[in-house]
Amino acid sequence: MRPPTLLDLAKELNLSTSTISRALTRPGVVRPATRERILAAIEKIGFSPNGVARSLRKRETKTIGIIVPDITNWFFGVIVRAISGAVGPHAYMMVVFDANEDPEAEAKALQSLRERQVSGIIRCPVGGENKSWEAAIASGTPVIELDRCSGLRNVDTVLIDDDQAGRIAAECLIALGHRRIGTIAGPQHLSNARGRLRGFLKALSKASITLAPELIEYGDFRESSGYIGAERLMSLRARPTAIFIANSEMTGGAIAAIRELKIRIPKDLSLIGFDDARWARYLDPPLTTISHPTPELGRCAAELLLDRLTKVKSHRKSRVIKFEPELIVRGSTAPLRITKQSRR
Amino acid sequence: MRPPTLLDLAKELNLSTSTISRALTRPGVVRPATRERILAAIEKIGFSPNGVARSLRKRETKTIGIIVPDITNWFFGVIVRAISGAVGPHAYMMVVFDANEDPEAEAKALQSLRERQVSGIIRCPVGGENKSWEAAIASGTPVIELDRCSGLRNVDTVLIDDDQAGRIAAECLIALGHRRIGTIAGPQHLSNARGRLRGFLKALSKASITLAPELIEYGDFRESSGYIGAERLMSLRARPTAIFIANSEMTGGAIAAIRELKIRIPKDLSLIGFDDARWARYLDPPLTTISHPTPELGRCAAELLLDRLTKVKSHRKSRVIKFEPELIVRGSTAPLRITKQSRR
DNA sequence: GGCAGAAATGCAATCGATTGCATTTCTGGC
DNA sequence: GCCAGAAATGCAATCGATTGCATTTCTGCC
Repeated sequence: MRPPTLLDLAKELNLSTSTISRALTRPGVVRPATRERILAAIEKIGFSPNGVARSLRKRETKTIGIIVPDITNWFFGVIVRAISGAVGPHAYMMVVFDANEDPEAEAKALQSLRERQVSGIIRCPVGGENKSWEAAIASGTPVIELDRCSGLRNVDTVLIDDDQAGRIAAECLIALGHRRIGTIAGPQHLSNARGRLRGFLKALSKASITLAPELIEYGDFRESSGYIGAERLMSLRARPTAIFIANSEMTGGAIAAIRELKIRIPKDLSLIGFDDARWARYLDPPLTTISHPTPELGRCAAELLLDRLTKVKSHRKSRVIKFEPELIVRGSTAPLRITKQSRR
Repeated sequence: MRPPTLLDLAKELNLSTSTISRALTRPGVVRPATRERILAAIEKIGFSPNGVARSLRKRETKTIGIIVPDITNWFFGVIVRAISGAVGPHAYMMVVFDANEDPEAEAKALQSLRERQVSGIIRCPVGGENKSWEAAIASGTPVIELDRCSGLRNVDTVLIDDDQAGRIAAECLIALGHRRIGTIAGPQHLSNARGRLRGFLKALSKASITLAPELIEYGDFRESSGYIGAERLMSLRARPTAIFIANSEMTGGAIAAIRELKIRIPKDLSLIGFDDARWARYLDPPLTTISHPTPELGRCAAELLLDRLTKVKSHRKSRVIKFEPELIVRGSTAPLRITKQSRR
């Protein structure tokens, strides 16, 4: 019942645990014949080393923690997969926490991760205080931030250029002739949501368009808030002719609301979504959307972490890597037709 | 730099490590005054117990492993989230592996999980041999299978009634008058794919409909295979008037293909999808689809596992729990119109 | 104040692999 | 066959928390 240990093996073979251990970890250093014998016995007995004991002794768990706000969101699914793919070959295993966009849950996750002595953490911050993160970093656990940044010092960060994303969305709509433009922004305590809105507004104001406050809806990055936001925007007396939505979940919700209201895209309303989730192309018309190399983001974060993990504790300066978003123009955007604009 | 240990604390407080350990794990057993003192010191020093050492001593990692075929698939995202939510309160942490529908990757994942001494495993099998799984179970690691079953003995299993799912899909299409019905089935080495096809075919044959072999496309549960499958079906000389697709990823691919071919749903083709992913309602027309209580599946698996983990090693008989699927009729299915049927 | 019994604390072994150092076994050259 | 040096192996401490058992410190009661 209890799995065999090195000691069991040692007795069986009349060897010391040291030799067996070395045979497994530094093959060159034991005599080939001995090694053969050991391997055979392992095969026969079905021994597999106890990683917990190893971790304790080596002070290194070969485990990385990942905290995402919502694993059912396609974006984070892709991120997790990319990270998994990048660290797997280096024999790291991945502990995943779904913080559910809740700072308290994130704090608990951090605590668990620290107790479990993970080698490093990749985090998509959901907010909350920085104190315990500072402690974690101070105690030597490298932390990478992804998609959002919390203002923490000494973390590498992988971001999308959110200002840029907001800007190109706005510019596209402006170029199509839209003037009454709305947006469903994300929660403003998150850096990415702020950036997307900032870039968006800046581009509008550059085109001398000022947004009435009611044309900005603030969601929470969840589907339902997109639904509600769209409902609100669409029930405005001066309804926007185009909207930009700051993430894919809210985009989905908005689309559901818009269909229920029998508003036609892009005839009655142009729409730019975010993240280019797989389903963006399934829609009819397919969705015009801000896109970014999602798997690259994950891989990049993983590589930054691995770098910190494998390099000698060089107190490297922390890095920020920004990926450029791009606009994929599909069918949900169209030029404004004057007749429409004045219809109601 | 090195985080403080029990011993550090003990010296600081002039106590033994035992007392501190007990203060933390069995509060009742140390004098309240002592406890206060300890707690204060912990607060001050910033001590947090080393979970690795604890796991080694207690032979219990409080960690469960989860292997899914594709974490970017909405279905598995929901599953992971549900499991996470269910085990979190019991202080279990979750290690996630994405097997990428690859048996070899799954085998490697199992090996890692065993080395790390996880307390239990929830697995959505992707195929491959059962030997090492038997070994894991024999050595006392409880295993739960989810969504698919591998034929392994002594595992609890949580499934959808796939035969039923296939049946109701078929019945719906038959009731709408369709006779030339196609399907994009999943890979037949997976139990769920087999069940869905089996139920589907059975219902058809009950209605005296026999499927020409070319009306059955076999995909691999990935989007691209849905795309290809749909292309093939739609290029048949005797094109089906309705199709049933056995998972959500392939459904997405099929929809993309169908749109590109300018075939209109449901006018030219009725379509029943699977899994009721979030985006099924975003489509136009919204997707008619087989639905099941996805988060329940995950929660149920988690509970079965927790049960095995917490109950005294009762050699309980293994259980199989089947959830009933249901058909959500939305806009992608319509009655067959005779004129259509004979159009080409 | 003394004593029995309970409550609190301490001691030391333990979990299983790793590793610095000591010891044994090989190897080749004479 | 012997010896120096290299190669292989063994010994024992270590990682940090837990826990059975031993010891000390409290209680309450006479």
